[in-house]
Amino acid sequence: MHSFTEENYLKAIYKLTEQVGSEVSTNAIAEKMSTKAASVTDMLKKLSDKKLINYQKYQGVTLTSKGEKVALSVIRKHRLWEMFLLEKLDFKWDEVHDVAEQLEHINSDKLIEQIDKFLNYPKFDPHGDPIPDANGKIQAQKSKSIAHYIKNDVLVMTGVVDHTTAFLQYLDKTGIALGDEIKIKEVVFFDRSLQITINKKTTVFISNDVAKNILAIKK
Amino acid sequence: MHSFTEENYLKAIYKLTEQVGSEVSTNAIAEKMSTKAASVTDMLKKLSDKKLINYQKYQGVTLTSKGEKVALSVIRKHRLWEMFLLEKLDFKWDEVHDVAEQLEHINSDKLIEQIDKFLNYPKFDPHGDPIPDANGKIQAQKSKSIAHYIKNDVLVMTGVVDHTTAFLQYLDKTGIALGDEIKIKEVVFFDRSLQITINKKTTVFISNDVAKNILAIKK
DNA sequence: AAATAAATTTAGGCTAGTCTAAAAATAATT
DNA sequence: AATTATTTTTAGACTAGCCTAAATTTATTT
Ligand SMILES: [Mn+2]
Ligand SMILES: [Mn+2]
Ligand SMILES: [Mn+2]
Ligand SMILES: [Mn+2]
Repeated sequence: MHSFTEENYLKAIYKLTEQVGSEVSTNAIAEKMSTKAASVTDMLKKLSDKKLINYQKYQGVTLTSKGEKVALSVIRKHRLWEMFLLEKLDFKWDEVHDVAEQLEHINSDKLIEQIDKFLNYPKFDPHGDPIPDANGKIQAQKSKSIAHYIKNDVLVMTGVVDHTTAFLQYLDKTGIALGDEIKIKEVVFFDRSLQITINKKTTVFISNDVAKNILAIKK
Repeated sequence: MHSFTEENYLKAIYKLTEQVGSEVSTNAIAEKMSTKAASVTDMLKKLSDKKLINYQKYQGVTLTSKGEKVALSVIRKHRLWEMFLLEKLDFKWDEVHDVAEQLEHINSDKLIEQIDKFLNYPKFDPHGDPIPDANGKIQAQKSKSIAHYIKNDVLVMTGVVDHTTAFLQYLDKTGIALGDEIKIKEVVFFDRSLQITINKKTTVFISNDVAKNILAIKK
């Protein structure tokens, strides 16, 4: 089918497109893939030949529907495997990503459908990201970062923007987890830092930088 | 760590050594890996440089203890994944191998230890092959093919020699499964074909070719 | 012991994916 | 509009793993 490398490029392009909303640049892909722009150009040619991306020299790229289908399948596998590791094998939410990066490339329709069934068809992964269904359909996400809300808003924590181990462990230590109720007690005018109450119990301070990386919806 | 390809070569060398009991030849490896002798020679040089095999031109190869450790780790992962697919995801014993060929290369100590625990530390895989423990230790196997037994022997089916889908499906159709009691009712002198009774119920005929591929021990 | 056959290695070449350095195109400034 | 800076592509080279064809070594026959 497609090589691991091709799959990773397609996934990177998909995610960058999600972020910027339009064509993604060679440099952005290079950054995301931790590689050099020259290597990206080589790969773009190949993916273009295979009709997986729309590519014209110097003009950036978008995924074709064929390429998007591949990307969504890889993302589906990644998120289902993360859920499996968390739910069935006692991994923590900061441990699942690296292993899922490997498992997402395993090629077996039956395997992934059975994992989905085994987990009882979860809609979101351990970080609150939606899991595409077998047709690539994704549940729409209306969460916003808690930096967008105001004093006295009562929210439900639904996800994170930053997926690094460091950030996830910081949230663990601070006692913020997916599904928690978060009430905005105070917004400090000076630096936009927040005082929030978690599950009506503990109250903590978080910086605006942290707030921007926590997603929530109004309760 | 080691590439998928290196791991597959080491596994092949391990299994061939098991079969022949001494140095394995370039051609034997080429056959097993479905590749050409010249490619094998290239790889043998690389594995030798990495101290994973003992290799001298024209003299065949054996694994070093370092190489054997890698091979056993891959085999452990392969067999645990097969067991996982069978036990948790409703795969049949003739469906597990191909997916396990991919999963055996996933690199995560925690993952494989958790899978082992999740399965309650199985000692044998779906085909009756022993699963090495985390230190590479393997349960000794004293089974012999049922072609070695004689009239009126009462046996327990413990494994297969041939692991192909075709053979496994033939056993399914014939009603022979791991753990079944097999009684040798008759050995046909002319062609060494057998009449056997399965679980004291059904009686079937099998050729000597088939018999050689079914492993069993005396009850 | 020579001759022949079989197994193995070497030589040279190919693709996928990567890199650095240089050239070309596009974007931003003056 | 011209210059400068940035981005992107090309050119050429490298490694891993594979191939075919030819050379070499080892094994088997005569
Ligand atoms: Mn992830
Ligand atoms: Mn990946
Ligand atoms: Mn197998
Ligand atoms: Mn393998």
